[in-house]
Amino acid sequence: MTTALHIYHSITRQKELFIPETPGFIGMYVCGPTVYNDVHLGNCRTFVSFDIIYRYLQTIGYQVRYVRNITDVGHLLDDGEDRMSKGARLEKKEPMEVAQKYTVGFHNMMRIFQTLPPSIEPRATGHIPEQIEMVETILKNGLAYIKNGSVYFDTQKYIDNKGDYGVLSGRKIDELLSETRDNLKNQSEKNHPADFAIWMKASDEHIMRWNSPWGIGFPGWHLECSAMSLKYLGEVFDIHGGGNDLKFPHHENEIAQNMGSCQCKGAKYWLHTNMLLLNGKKMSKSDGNTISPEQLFIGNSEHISKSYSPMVVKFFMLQCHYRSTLDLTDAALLAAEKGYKRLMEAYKWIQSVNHPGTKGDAGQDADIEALIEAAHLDMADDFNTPKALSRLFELVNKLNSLKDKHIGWDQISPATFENIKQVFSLFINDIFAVDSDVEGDLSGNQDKSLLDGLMNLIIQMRNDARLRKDWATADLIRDALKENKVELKDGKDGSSWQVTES
RNA sequence: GGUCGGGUGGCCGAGUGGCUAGGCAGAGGUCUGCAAAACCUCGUACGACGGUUCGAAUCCGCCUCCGACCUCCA
Repeated sequence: MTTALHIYHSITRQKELFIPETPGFIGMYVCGPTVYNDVHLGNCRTFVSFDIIYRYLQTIGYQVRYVRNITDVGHLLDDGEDRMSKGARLEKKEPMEVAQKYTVGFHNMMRIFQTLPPSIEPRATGHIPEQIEMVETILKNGLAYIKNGSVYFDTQKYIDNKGDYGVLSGRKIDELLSETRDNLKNQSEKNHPADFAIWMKASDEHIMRWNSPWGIGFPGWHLECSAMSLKYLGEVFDIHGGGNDLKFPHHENEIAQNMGSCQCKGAKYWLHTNMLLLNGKKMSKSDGNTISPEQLFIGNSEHISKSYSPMVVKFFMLQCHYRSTLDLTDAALLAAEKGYKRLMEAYKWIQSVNHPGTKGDAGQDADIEALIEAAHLDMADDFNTPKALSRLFELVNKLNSLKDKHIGWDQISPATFENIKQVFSLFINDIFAVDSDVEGDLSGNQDKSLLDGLMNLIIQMRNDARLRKDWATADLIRDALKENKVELKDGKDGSSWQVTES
């Protein structure tokens, strides 16, 4: 932990030196998915980004408690996506059934993207008492009022007391006033249009409902994150993350709730990931500009020409900084796929090779050590994955030169070579976690030795043919293998092979 | 209309007051029986217009285009 970590804080809008509340420990909260629908690719980008951050913080020595919630209340209205049947009781889907289905799907997708599970994954419905308690505290502090069984946060009073509503989003409360839509529910109940519900009275049709001091209802949309981060991370914790689109009103309200209840600001650093676009536009189901992770993986979409493996998609995401919008296009994915393969081939090569000599060359060693150092510094500079990747590619260049004997073994010392090995392993396995796709990796299981043996035999037979200058046989073998998705490459040290995808 | 963030070479994308990533594609070359891969070389970009400066694509102003948010939203 020698390098100073700088992260971009959304409130101050600049990079700041990161100082954890407790040395050596980090509390991180990320707003999780609402499980009423299949995971959206954009969600995946956000959670992949925070997974990289989580992994990176651990590799530099922090003990991290990563809390990511599951939102299973608040948006589950019965006119939602899953259209609860109006028929018999058994035909209706229990809200929990819906939530369970999509939670499982979400977890699956996270596994496919090789993300680590968070330390704690609390559900909003599992924390109703905590939320009620928080509402009570806010009421007690005089920053909320009750209207017809609902409780609203009093933004006016909050501003009079503290005056910082809008720090995150830059909104001015007076401007919010003029833009109010009259079709908003219960708008007339509010004292001020900027006020928001922290407890909602349940109408008769509303299927999720709990008893509370204010009658039957359900918690407000923004309350769960305040209550759960407080419970698991305390009044002050280090990092709060989420998608850019949650800044307002969700995060803004969260801050207000925290301040309004325990007078604590919650997160010290707010991080926001930027949006994933499809062909330059926001993904939207209504106008067909959308693609699901599954469609991407099986190539079933008008927007792409072929399928892309999860790791290619992940690599594609890592080539862009988390704070930038990323435009997903077929051409960009194609380019990412090739780059990914190149990186991984170099990685596999270095894993399988040991330095044969003892000497090195000061010039090359210094070059390489500088690249390695730079890659670490890039990550410490607001998690700059694209820049760190660029260093890795420069190392790939060195490795390929070494492989092709343009650089001699006597020019790179064993220690430096070992360092390259380590940095590749660190980034590709531990930080980026793009080492292999979950399925379809033929060389990854116990069949490997059998396959290796067979391939060695075939390669040997072909080499005999080549020595006899029997090109017809040699080419026949190579072509036949290619038909079976095995690609042969004749290098200076003999032939190598790999299984090709699709 | 308001808030915020952007417009970088053929494409994707970093970055930055002077040293100007990386990937993909393209051109030429090396290697190779051929192929593939790899390696070497090349392109010299920062929306428009003003301004600040010895010097800006990087700072300021204005214009323009794009995106997100302002309503559940990663």
